[in-house]
Amino acid sequence: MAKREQVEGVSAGEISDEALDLIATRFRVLGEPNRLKLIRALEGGELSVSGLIEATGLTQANASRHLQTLTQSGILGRRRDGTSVIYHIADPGIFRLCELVCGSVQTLLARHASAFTSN
Amino acid sequence: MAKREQVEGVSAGEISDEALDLIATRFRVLGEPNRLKLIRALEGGELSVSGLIEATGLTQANASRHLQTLTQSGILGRRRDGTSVIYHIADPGIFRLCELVCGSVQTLLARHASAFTSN
DNA sequence: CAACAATATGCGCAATTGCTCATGAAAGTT
DNA sequence: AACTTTCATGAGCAATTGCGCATATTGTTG
Repeated sequence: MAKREQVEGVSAGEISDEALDLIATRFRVLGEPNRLKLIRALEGGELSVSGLIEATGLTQANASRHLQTLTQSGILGRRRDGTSVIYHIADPGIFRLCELVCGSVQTLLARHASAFTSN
Repeated sequence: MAKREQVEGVSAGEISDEALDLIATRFRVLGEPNRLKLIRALEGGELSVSGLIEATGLTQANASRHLQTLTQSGILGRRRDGTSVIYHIADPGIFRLCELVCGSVQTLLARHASAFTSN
């Protein structure tokens, strides 16, 4: 165990600590390149696991695990079709999220870049 | 080493893989409850490290590390004032991000809740 | 400069995570 | 029922991460 923080001085917050945990979990699920790859592959529409494997280059086992993570967190949805399982994006809000992060990252990169050129 | 994926079948993507890595990193930085706590504490305005410690209940060393992470990723900014260091939110886009995630989490929770009540 | 206050950091540890390999489980085909 | 295809999962491993403790660093004050 490596967690032992004071449980004091909380107060003043619109968001409870449990909510914070949920939000953090959400972010953490999205904080994995291969999972983002899977999401990106599903932007164009639903795909089977093998389709996703082909699109992303991931290992079958690895893809399956990430897909499980994404599905459990409500980001993706699944549907059976014969022997294959078809995944789709269940929470379109993801797109706006990624857009926002893209924006932030770009401005960040721009700032870093200008640190080389200007000054 | 535990990373060895095919580097094939990429194609078809508006977002490059490097960009995906950056975005993932961004998400991962936000995927930590204590870091979100720090951000939340800074919503009302800038605070020194000791102020943040008091507001969040984090250990000094721990807070310092998380603040470093947040600053390096461009989310927070720092400023010296005598012996203390004042942190502030440098990327306001964070707020919209959190709002969005809040929304997603809420609908997710609602769905889970309805799984108990309705059926 | 000495002493002090505020913050950062090296180090080691325990927990988590992402991966591969092998195997299990579900559905379709003959 | 045996076989195949498609996907999920248990086991083990290496890397990462979050933490506390102690210590270094930086700035202030006497």
